[in-house]
Amino acid sequence: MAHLPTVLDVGRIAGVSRQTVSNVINTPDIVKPETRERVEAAIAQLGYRPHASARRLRTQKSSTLGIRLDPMANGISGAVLDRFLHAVTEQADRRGLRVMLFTADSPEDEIEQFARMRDGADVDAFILTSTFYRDPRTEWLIANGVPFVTFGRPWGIDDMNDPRHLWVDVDGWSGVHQATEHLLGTGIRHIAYLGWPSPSGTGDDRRRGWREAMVTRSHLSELELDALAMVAEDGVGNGRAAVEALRATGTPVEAIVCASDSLALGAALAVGADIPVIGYDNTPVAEAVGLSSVEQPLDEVAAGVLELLMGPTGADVLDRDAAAGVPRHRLVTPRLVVRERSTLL
Amino acid sequence: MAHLPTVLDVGRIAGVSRQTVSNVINTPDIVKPETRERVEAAIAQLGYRPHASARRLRTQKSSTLGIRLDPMANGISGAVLDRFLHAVTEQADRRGLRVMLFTADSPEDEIEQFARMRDGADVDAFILTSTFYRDPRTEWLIANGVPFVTFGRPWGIDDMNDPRHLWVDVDGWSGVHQATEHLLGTGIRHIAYLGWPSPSGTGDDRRRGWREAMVTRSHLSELELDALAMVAEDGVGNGRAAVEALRATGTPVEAIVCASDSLALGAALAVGADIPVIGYDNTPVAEAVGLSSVEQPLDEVAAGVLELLMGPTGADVLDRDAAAGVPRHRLVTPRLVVRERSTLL
DNA sequence: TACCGCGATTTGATCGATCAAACTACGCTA
DNA sequence: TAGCGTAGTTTGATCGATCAAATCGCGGTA
Repeated sequence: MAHLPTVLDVGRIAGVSRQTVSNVINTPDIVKPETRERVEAAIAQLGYRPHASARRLRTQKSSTLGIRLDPMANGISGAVLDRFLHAVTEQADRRGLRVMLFTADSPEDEIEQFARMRDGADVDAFILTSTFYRDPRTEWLIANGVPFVTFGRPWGIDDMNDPRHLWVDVDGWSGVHQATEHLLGTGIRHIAYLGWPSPSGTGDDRRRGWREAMVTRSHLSELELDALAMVAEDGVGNGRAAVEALRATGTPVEAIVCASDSLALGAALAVGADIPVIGYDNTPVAEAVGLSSVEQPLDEVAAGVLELLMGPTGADVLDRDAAAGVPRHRLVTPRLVVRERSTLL
Repeated sequence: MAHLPTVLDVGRIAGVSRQTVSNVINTPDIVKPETRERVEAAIAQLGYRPHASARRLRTQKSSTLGIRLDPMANGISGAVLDRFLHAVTEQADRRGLRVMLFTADSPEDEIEQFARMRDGADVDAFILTSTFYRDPRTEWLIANGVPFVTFGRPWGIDDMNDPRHLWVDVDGWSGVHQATEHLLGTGIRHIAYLGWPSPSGTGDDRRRGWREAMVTRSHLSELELDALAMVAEDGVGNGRAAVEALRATGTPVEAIVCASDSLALGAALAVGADIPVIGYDNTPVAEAVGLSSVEQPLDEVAAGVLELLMGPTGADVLDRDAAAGVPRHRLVTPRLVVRERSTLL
């Protein structure tokens, strides 16, 4: 195979040295315009492209982000992470970054992978798609000075504002609040909520969105609200069972807001087409069966992740010092997608 | 930041030269056992890991596979590609390979990306998740000697057995055949098929699976079979409409086999719980609503992809010559997952 | 004793780029 | 005219590993 052109080849053709070629690519301003044009022509003529590994070796940057591909991303809501992955890859492409995947069996294994990829100069930064209180992974990353951003707030007390922990999240409170408000706006008052058991950072946040909307506008008593608050582990079957159990008590239910599309589908199956049900995540399932749902703006999340990592326009991962002026986290607002369910389910 | 250990550091501690350290890592057999142990101890002590970019620069291999993340992977069946991605990443990890993502707007753009990543020595090989007749991408890859494997057969006449085009695919014929056989086994004879419009390599293949099973065992006439063969673009609504149209004609229908879970969900919504419906892809939706479906063994597909690319156990992408004895393609058999739908839908 | 052969290890060169320092040419000033 | 600053460019060194060739050590043979 004829060897690919290098800076030297380009320089030879343009009649300049290798470094000048390098300058044309990396710091065009310091090159005299007419020289630059000659070099650019040579680059085009040869179809030259910088050798990524060589550059990485020299600069000690990889222009690559690492994301763990969650093994349990199955289930009805797994698609959210996949859509996020799409969004991140597109945004990263736009900035000249690559996305590299890896898998891990456990948090410890994942840390092992962090170490491996960091040491191999394989990646500049990591994106984590979920974290939990006292997550050993974020602690390790912080301790070892490896840049990272999480999609999802760290729900621990102190963590949330730790300036070393960058995060982007979707405002679940707002999403569920919007959904509830939307239903309240149709004149309905007995709106039930079907969510996950406590404690769950995300789950509790969403539940509060419903509760606070209801307290403000439903004019129901605390007791009545408690009765309308259902709890179930995620899953279609669980959701259906919970709703059937609630209805068996005779509590009036005019609509149901859910913490996920899985639960919402279960709820919809339990109540039929008469009672509005709103899910969360706007998964393909919701679309398929015509279920209203809260859509997470994953493009925005992805853009936010990269912005926290590299600044508004940068093409390099900021180190901690350079990141002084940049905000440490971002909360994006989801959007309610209203659908007519009657035609399908 | 204290610099990471290099082969030189390891050698210094073990009292050997850098090359011996390299040998311990790459060709342990040629190193005297006691020396090897000393070096290994030093490696462990320092927590040394080879610098990936340096190695890549020298060896001109990246140990990385490129996969395009399909932008239109939405919809109910998009999950299949995502599960495939999981499987590939896991299998690749097992062989010490990484998976790198990229996006592209068009086949031309994708070729541009191929060129960029190949020239940058970013990836050793590509995995394509779908191809079509006279696909410019595979033609480019072949012409430029870039290794690749496709998930999905090239349906063109000559392409299928082109030894330069490696592929792995799932035997859709068999999947639908199994589904039809299963229904026939329950004593039912009027089994309809709901599939995509022709021509479609994959779609026509699946349709044949149904037809041939029916011809063999249903004892229905060609005319009756034609009447039971429905055509619809993919989508829940389309599926539902097609089934409703068929039933409106009065044609007796005792069961429906479908080319996708989307169509199957539409069919199920049209016929209710009385008539068995079998989908394809075994997506989360099928599981959620309790729909039988044909499951693609994506782990097997992923394993096959890597095997074609690197041989049964290799850790390096085979070049064309080294791949002499290795088979050029593999067809894996899907599996029917039978579910009781009545409880949910 | 001198030399060969061979396993084990070391040294020199290299992959392709970028950093840092040195050099050139040229205009300006004293 | 010598000296100086500066924009533009070149040369030398380096990143961390591996390849290729040279060297070392040592038992065996004539």
